[in-house]
Amino acid sequence: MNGKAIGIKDIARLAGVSTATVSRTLSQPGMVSTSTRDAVMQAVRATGYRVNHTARNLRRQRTGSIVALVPRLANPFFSQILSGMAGVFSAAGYGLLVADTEVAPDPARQLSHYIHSGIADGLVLLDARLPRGDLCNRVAGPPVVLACEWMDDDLPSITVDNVEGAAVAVRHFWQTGHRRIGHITGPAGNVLTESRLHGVRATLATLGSALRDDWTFPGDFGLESGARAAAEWLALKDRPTAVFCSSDEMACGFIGAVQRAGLRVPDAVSVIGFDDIEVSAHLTPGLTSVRQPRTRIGREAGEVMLSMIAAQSLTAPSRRIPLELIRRASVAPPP
Amino acid sequence: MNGKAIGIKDIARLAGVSTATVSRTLSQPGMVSTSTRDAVMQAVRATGYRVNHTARNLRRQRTGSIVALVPRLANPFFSQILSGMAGVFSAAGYGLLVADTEVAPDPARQLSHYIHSGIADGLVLLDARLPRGDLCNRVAGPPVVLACEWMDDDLPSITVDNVEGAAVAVRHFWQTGHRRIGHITGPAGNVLTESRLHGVRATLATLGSALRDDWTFPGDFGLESGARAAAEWLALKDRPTAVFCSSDEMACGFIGAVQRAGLRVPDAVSVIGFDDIEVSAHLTPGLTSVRQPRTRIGREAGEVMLSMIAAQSLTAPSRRIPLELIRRASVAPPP
DNA sequence: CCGCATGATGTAATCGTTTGCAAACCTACC
DNA sequence: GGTAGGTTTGCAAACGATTACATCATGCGG
Repeated sequence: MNGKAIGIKDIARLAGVSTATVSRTLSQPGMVSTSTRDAVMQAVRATGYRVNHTARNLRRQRTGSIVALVPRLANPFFSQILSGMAGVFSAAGYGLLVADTEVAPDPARQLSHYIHSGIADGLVLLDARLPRGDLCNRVAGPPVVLACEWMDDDLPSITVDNVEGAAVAVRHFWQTGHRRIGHITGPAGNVLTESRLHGVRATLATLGSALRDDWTFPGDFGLESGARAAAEWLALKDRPTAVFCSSDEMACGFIGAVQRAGLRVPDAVSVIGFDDIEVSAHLTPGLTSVRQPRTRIGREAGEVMLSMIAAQSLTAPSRRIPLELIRRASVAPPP
Repeated sequence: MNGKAIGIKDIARLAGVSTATVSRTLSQPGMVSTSTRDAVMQAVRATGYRVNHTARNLRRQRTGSIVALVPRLANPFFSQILSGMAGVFSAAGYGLLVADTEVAPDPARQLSHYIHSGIADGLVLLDARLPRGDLCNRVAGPPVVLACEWMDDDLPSITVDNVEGAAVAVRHFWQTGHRRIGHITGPAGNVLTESRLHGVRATLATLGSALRDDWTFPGDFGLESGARAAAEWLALKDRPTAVFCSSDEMACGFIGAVQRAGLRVPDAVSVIGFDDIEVSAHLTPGLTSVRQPRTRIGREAGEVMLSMIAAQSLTAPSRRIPLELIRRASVAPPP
């Protein structure tokens, strides 16, 4: 590192071999004889040589990194998924590039950009709202994997059974005695929103009930929207006694606003969230929630991605990760 | 994208110019005449050509990405800083690589690896606990910037005045009437822990008081450690009436555990946190907290990094970001 | 002792750009 | 018309690795 960066040539000269041999020693050690290998490794250690990844990647026609497109990096829900992926990728020699689709100047073009720019060897989408135009029926370009969300196309995805998650929540309310059940949805058009909403409706139907429109509050997965839903709920003459929230953040915002209005959870209203983010266990009351194993989702998404890259395939089987209802104190029998 | 990737050569042939001219048209448009520029751009549009970043980076002797080393990616505190940085970087044509120092197999070697491997053009550390051996007195390698934390060395850092932050919290307690003030610390050895602890001690001293040892609870910035501190607090015969927590997560864990034990905040104990993470406003009660502007910290860290890269310098002036006390309902006069 | 398979190494082309240098061109002024 | 000065352009050499192909021993069966 003193004057000039040392390269494979310097090692070759030092070890008295050709650059080809040095390269082989480094990438396919089995191909060179023990003696030369030792000589090369000796020279490598002596000089502190490091391969130039850019050059290697250029020659190998790859980039060495995988990009994750996250709807909102600031959302704690995603960071743990990223964490799981980062571990898998770095072990395989790939770096994880993150990009926030929310802060991007032109989100609509962002996906297309990453697909075509050749900046990454793979693309993990945590946001299915992106325009899918470029994704269907591709024959070239980097593989794409979806985590949590999914698209109608045949893109591989790592998801939980969101319909079942909603069903579990609703049944838990029902078994606890609730018959008046409301729902705070995610953003309109989102697949998670739709399937959870559908889960609620279908489950209530099996139970001989139905989801009332005035008990369906629109949200966007964020804290504030939960608080807004609480305002709506408070304004109702005829309130549901239980509210299933499509995200823990919204549940948190909902509970906070309800309690700030002087009512208690679960006395006045029972609440179930979705995700089981870390803070949920520490809220007052502790939040009952449908847990998504986030680290695992990230890890499996990473694995699927690596397998696709290895197989040079644009498709792979999707995976479904099991859910679990975590019971805490935010659910109690209705008054 | 059909048969073979198109390169600068194809554009050159199509536009009837040399590859040099194509390259110049793309990177220094002012250098070529309007007519040839048009011809080249025409060919570019016609073919859908995209530059190969790997090749460009190789030639330009850079990597095009900057890595952020995060102590715990899953911590919501960091994700917003990353978000701020990612914005600045992507605007400047750099990608943000993230690495979790907690899940890494050998965190001690990780920093050294990123410094020497030449994988990134710059390094942002959100974790000053890393071994600093390689960082001092360097004459080569990528620039390093610290965000939030800092080291004794002359590395540039973007920080808040943690001593003052603690002072503000303590004075707020004092003005509200509290004379019995406790503190939950961060992990031992951490610079934030130390300076906030020092801020508490120094401020109490100016007020003619002192921080009692049995009112100083060890934490690690995490939720669970706040809950553990609450257990200690509950077990005390002689309790402080106010507790300043070195992170919002700990405050959240503390409040949750206290309330789960049947006591109310702020009736039984007033609490102030540090960071003002998003959820703090929605807790019951709303958490009074010393706000760190996280997006701004990330943004400024990014700017400093870019300026160092541009100037090819390993040093830059540090920056200090102002704090703000956000008053909510977790502080009330003592019983 | 010859021929051939096997294994280890070297030579040189290649990956797709950028850029120093020199040539070509143009303008304008004497 | 010649020349100086300024733009535009092209040629070809990097950048630092990988790898197809050629080469050269070596060993072994016949």
